Amino acid sequence: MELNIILPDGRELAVPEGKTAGEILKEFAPKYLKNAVAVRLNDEVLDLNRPLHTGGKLSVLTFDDPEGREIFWHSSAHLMAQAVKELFPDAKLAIGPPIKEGFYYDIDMDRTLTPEDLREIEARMQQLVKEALEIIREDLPINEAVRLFKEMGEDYKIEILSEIEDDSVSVYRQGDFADLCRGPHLPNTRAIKYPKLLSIAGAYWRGDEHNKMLQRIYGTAFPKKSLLEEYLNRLEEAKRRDHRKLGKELDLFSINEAVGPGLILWHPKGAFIRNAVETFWREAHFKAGYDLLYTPHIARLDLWRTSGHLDFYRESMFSPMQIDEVEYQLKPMNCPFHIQIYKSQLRSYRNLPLRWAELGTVYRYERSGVLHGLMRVRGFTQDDAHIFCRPDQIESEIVSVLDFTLFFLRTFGFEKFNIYLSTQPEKFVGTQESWEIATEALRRALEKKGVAYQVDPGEGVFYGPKIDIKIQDVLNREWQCTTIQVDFNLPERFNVNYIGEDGQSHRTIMIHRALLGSLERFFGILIEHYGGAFPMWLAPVQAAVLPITERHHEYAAGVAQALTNAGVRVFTDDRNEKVGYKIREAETQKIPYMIIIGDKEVEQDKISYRKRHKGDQGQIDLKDFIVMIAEEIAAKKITD
RNA sequence: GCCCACGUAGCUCAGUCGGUAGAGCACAUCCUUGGUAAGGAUGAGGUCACCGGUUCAAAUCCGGUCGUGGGCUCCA
Repeated sequence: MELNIILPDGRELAVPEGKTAGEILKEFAPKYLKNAVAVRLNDEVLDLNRPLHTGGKLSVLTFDDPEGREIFWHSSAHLMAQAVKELFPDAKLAIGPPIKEGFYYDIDMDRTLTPEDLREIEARMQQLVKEALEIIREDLPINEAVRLFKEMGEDYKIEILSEIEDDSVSVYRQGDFADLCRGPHLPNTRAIKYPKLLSIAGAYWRGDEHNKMLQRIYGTAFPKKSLLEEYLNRLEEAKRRDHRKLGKELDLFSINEAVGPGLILWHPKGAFIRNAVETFWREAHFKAGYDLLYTPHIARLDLWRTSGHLDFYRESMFSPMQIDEVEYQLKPMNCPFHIQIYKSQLRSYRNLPLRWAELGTVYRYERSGVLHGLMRVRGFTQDDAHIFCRPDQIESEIVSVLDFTLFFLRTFGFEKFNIYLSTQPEKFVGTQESWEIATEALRRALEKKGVAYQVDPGEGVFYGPKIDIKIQDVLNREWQCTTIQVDFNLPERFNVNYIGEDGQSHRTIMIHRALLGSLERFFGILIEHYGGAFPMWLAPVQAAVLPITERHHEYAAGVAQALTNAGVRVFTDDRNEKVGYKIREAETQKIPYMIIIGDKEVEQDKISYRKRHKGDQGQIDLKDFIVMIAEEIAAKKITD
């Protein structure tokens, strides 16, 4: 039988059934074969080595396609597994999927792997690449596959097989190695030119902490050296920007063992930045029709019983404390307090919406292993708000929250966002109808804003649907900041109502939202995003005045005073050091402007200034300089 | 919480085979008054995370605790 194939260049031809896509391309369109990792036949992604049994439109997938990369890394995972099995025949393989920037393989073996082992495995991989092993797919009846993996002692594969319901499965072989796999895969190991193993970590079998802990090897691989180098450079850059490192170097914050893990000490410069963020945040909220609240850090345990947190959030809360026979709880959330304020009087539909915001500090028990710098802590301040509104106001409220949060995030220099709409999960409270109304309102709000979003089906919280916004920083890493959640649970539990037009009591809709998320985490994100070089409006020190010798101290003091009077935050470095030394220090401290004062400046009554990262900018009148930077500050300009 | 690694001066890190600690930077004093990323000299700084064990002797070996890092799980 012949198959009708449309080649990537559009030509049509008939080929005998059973030819592989690789063979067809090699014969009729060899230039497409060069970087191909797999092909797409109509909508199906197939191995280049797989015999074709249907005709259709053939296109080529390369490393440049997301799907192509997945295949490439999946094959890389197999290659690593092969190397591991050759070096450690007793190792049992679990799973080895491709991930965002590479792959991992979970392995069960008695010996704990060392970094030296990694180097050896990597070297073995390079060897296998050179051997250019063909990767062959084989379809087996499931019982034969079970026999095969039993022979190989691959217990985990047998467990996986026991859950597969199809009659047959596919096995991929390269050399003496075989792995259970749906595929598709590269045609040959030689394509994996630049493999790189990165780290070893523990991981539970199937991600369940009741299961055995396996050893996970993370790695990546690229077809071109330049791509590997680029990737490694990006890792280096991420290390340079690490907020924990910069936090220390720039004296922004610390975490102290004597104080406790996950608890942040904001040093003067960090506190200054936080204050700048908070001031901006408060003013923006007033303008956007919010009122501000302050609420206590503890409350009677009963409040948390009513809210339900004691049931569904207990493992994240610190233990209660006993005060005068009554138990009190450190707050993990602000909502119950805001609800009590709402309930302090009867509310009319005319008063809604009420938008109440609080920079509320909450404490949550996080397992020790998950703490991470500013990103994951035990005490943090949410830029929280609760909007109490009528059902018909949900949509317009969400639209304004979306506008508001994008305004915030853009002000801080974030331009790329990934937006997710999470819908009803399996376990939920509230009525089906209210879920539909709320989810639709969120959806319409997103559509109205015209922003691209992704639906995460079933990923909503049990108490309502939500919109999450993740930002992408300069290194294209994703960070969760904004969350907007509709809540059917708390209004029910606390009996939160308003009196409608009809004189009847109606259930109030409650929307939780945090825009920056937590001030701690957002600070961490900012440090990494800016690499410690804060824009003028946030920089704790905006300009360093650097006199060259003692003769210039008096003039420098005048300059500093004039700047201070203009509201500029200045540091005068009148130490007994050479100007090069002072510049170096100001640069490493990432101070945006340096003002150098020497004989020339004193004589001509000017200043010389220097921009961080950019060097000498020449002479200028002090008043012109002040106008220039005042503009930069007022515009919250993001410079370098 | 679990797996693995780590914890030495304010910071970054050496410290061999067990014989009670060292560098650079920072800091202090002095010399130097120097024009765009480190001038020189001298000095002060350490219960080697903590607790216990082995040993004549522990930063070093063993056990435990605390903390940190990379992950797993979870999340602002």
